[in-house]
Amino acid sequence: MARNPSKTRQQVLSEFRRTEIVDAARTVFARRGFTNGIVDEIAKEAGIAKGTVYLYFRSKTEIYKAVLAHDLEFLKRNTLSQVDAANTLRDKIGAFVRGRLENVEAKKEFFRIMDTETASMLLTRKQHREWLREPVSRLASAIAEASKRNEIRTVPAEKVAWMIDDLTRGAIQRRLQGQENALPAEDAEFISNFIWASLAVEVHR
Amino acid sequence: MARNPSKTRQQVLSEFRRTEIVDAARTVFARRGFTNGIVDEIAKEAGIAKGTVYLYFRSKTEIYKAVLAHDLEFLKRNTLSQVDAANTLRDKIGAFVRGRLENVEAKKEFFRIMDTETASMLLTRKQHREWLREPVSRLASAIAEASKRNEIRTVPAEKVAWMIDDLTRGAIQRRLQGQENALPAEDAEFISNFIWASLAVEVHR
Amino acid sequence: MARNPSKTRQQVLSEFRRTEIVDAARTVFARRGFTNGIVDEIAKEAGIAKGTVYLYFRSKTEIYKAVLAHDLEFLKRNTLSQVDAANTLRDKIGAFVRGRLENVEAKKEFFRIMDTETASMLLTRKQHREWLREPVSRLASAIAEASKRNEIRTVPAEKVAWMIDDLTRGAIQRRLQGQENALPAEDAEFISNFIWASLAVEVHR
Amino acid sequence: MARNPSKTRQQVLSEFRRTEIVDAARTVFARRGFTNGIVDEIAKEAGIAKGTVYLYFRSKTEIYKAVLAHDLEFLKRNTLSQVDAANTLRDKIGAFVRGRLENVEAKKEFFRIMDTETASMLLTRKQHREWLREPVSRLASAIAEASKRNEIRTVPAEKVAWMIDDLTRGAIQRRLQGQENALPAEDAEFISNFIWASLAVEVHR
DNA sequence: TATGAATGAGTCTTCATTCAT
DNA sequence: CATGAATGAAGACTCATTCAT
Repeated sequence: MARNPSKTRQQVLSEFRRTEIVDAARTVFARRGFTNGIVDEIAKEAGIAKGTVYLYFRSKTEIYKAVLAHDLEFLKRNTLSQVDAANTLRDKIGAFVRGRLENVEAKKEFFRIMDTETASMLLTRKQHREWLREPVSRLASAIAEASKRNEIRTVPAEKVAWMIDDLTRGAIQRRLQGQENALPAEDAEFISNFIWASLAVEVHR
Repeated sequence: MARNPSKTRQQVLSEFRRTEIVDAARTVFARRGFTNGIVDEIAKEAGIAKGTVYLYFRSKTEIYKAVLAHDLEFLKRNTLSQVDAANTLRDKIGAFVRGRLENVEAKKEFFRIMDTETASMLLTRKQHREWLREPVSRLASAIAEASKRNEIRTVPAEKVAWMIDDLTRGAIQRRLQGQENALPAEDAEFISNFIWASLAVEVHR
Repeated sequence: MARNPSKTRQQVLSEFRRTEIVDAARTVFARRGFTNGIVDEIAKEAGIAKGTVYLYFRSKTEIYKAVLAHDLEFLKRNTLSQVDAANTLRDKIGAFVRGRLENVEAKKEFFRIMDTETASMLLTRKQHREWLREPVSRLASAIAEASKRNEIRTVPAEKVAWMIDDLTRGAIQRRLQGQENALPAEDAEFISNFIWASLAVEVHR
Repeated sequence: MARNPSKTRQQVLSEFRRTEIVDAARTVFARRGFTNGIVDEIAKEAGIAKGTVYLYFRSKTEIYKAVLAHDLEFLKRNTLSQVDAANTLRDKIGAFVRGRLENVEAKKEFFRIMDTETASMLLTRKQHREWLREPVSRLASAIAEASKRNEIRTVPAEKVAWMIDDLTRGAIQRRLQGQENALPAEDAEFISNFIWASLAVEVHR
C-alpha cells in the first residue's frame, strides 16, 4: 500500500517498460517462434521503437529469457500454492493438473512458447530445473508421504510426479491444437482420476 | 531380399547420397534446431560441398521434411508392428511403450528433432496425423475392444491412448536429458504397469 | 511552387535517399547491365551500406523499375511538352527528334539502360506502352491531322511516327558509341529534314 | 562435292557438334537472355551432356560469341549479296530492307538476341563494326555514287545508310513484338519508298 | 570423347544491433 | 530516455566450370 521508498519513479517506469516488452514478446514469440519473431515486430507490438527495446534488454535472447523467467515463475508459484492449499494427495494431484489446464486459455501464448526447441536451448539447465522441477518435486514429496502413510501403494514418488506432469503437458498440447473440446475441469478430473485409480489400487484390495 | 533389377547403378548411388545427406541433416538439426542448422554444416557433416546438397534436395526445408518423413515412417512401422504382434491389450500397451523407449538410445537425434516447434510447422497436417496419430489410433482401437470385452473398465479409448503416448514421450524426454538411468525395459515396464493398474481397477472390484 | 507543408522532414529525407539510390543504380546498371549490376556496388556508389538499400526498396528489381519509371516519365513529359509546344508538324517532328538528342549527353546512362533486354522484361506491358508509346502516339496524331489538311502526303501516321522514333533511337545509339561527332542540333536537324522531305514530297508536285 | 581431304572425320564431327550447340544456344539465349540462359538448358536443348559443351567451347561467353559470329556473318553475307545483286540504288535500298525483314520470321531467335545489352558488351568493338558496319558501308557507297551521279540529292552517304539500318531495325523489333501485321515485303516496300521519296526529292524539282 | 556428379564462388536478402539526433 | 535510420554479418540458393569415370 505505502509507496515503497526503495523504488524510485525511474525504477517503476523502467519495470513497467520491461513488462510491456515482455508481454509483446510473448505474443510475438508464440506467433512466430524465437527465430522468426522479429525484434521490430516486438517493438511494434509494444508500441515503442525498436531502439527502445535495447535500452531495456541487452539482446533478443535476453528478452526471450525474460519471458520464460516471468512465465515459469508464475507457473511455478501458481502450481505450488494450489498444490500446497490442497490437503490430501488426491486433491494435490487434482490441484496440480487442474491448475495448469485451467490456465491454458489465459496463458495460451506462454504454453505455446514453452514446448519449443529454443526454450530448452536458451535456459540454463539449472534454471530450467528450478522452474519446472520444483512443483513436480513438491508433488513428489506428497506422493512419498502418502505412500509412507499407506494411502497409496508404494511407488517411486519422483517418477510418478513426472508422469503426472507428462499427462498434464500432453493434455495441454492437445488443447492448444484444438484437439480437445471438453471443459478443462472435466479433462483435469479425468486425468486425476486415472492416476488415482492406479495409485490407490493396491490399497483397495 | 532379391536385388531389385530395375535399380540402376545411378539410382543406387543417388539414393545413397540422399541418405547420407539425410543422416548428416539429422545430426545437425538435432544439434542446432532447424533455423540454426546451416546447410553448409550439413554438407560438411556429409563430407560433400554445399552445392551438392542442392542436387538432391530443393531446399533446406525439403531436407528437414525428408528427415522427418524417414524417421517418422520408421517409428510408425516399428510401433505398429510391435503393437500388432502383441495379443492382449496389456501386451500391446507394453509393446508400444517399450518399443519406443528401447529406440531412444539408437535414435537419439531423431527424438530430439521430433519435439520441436518446427517439426509440426513444416509437415502437412495430413502427414503429421498419419505418422503420429496412426500408432496411437491402433492402440485406441485395442483399448476400445478390451473395454467392450470387459477386460478393462470403460474409458474413452482415444484419450487414454494419447495419455499412454504422453507418458512415453515424457519418459523419452527425461532419458534424452540424462535424467533417467533405469534400463529402458524397466522404465517401460513401470509405465505399462501404472497404466494397466488404472485400467484394470474396476474389473477387480 | 509553394513548399508542400504536408511533407515532413522525414519524408523529404526518405525521398532524398530514394533518389540517391536510384541515381547510383542508374550509374551501375548503365555500366554493367541489370544482372551484373550488384546491389553492393549500388550501395557503394550511393555511399551507403547494402542493408540500407533494402530499407528503401524491396528488391533489386524494384530499384531497376524505379530507375526506369523515373527516367521514362521524365523522357515522356519532356518529349510531350516539347512536341505540344511546337505549332506545325514540321516543328513537332523537329522538337521530338531534337528534344531527345539534346538529352543524350545529360542522360547518357539512362539511354544506355533503355535499350536493354531487361528493361522490357521487367516492365508491365502497360507501363512500357504508356511511357514509350504515348509520345509516339502524340506525334502520330499530328501526322494524321497534317495529312488530313494536305500539308503532307497521305501516310499511315502511326507507322511513320514509329519510324521517326527509330531514326532518333539509332542516332542516339551512335552518339552513345561515340560514332557521331556532329552537334545534337545539327544531327536532329538533318533527321527532321530527311523525314520532312519524304512527307512533303507529293504536295510539291 | 568431292570430300575435302583437309578435313578429317574428326574435324567434320567436331564442327557438326559445334553447330548443334550453337543452334541450341541461340534458342536458349533468345528465350532467356544471356544471363538467364543456363548452360544446362543449352546442353539439354542440344541433346548432349553439360560437360560435352565444354569440350567444344571454353565458356558460356564463347558460346554466345559463336552464336553472334555465326549469325552476324550470315546476316552480313546475305545482305551484301542481295545488295550487290541489285543494280540501282533504289533497288539496293529495297534489297537491304526487304532482305532483312524477310528473314525475321526464319531468324526470329537471332534477331531477338541481337538487340541485347549483352551482345554489344561481349563483342569486340572491331567485330561488331565489321559485321554490322560492312553492309551499311556497302549501302553507303552506293548512296555516295548515286549522289555523285545526281540520281539523288546530295546527302551524307554514311549517315543515310545508318538511317536505313535504323528504320529496318525498328521495323524488325515491332515485328518481333507482334506489333506489325503487314507482310514483310509490304513493310519493306513502304520503308524503301519512304527513304527514296526523301532522297529523290530534289532531283524531281 | 562423352558424361553428369560435384564443386564453391558469387549474390540477394534478412535482421539483430548500434548510434546519431 | 526515445527514436528509427543505418549497418553488415550471416545464410540460402544458383550455376559456370571441373573432373573422375
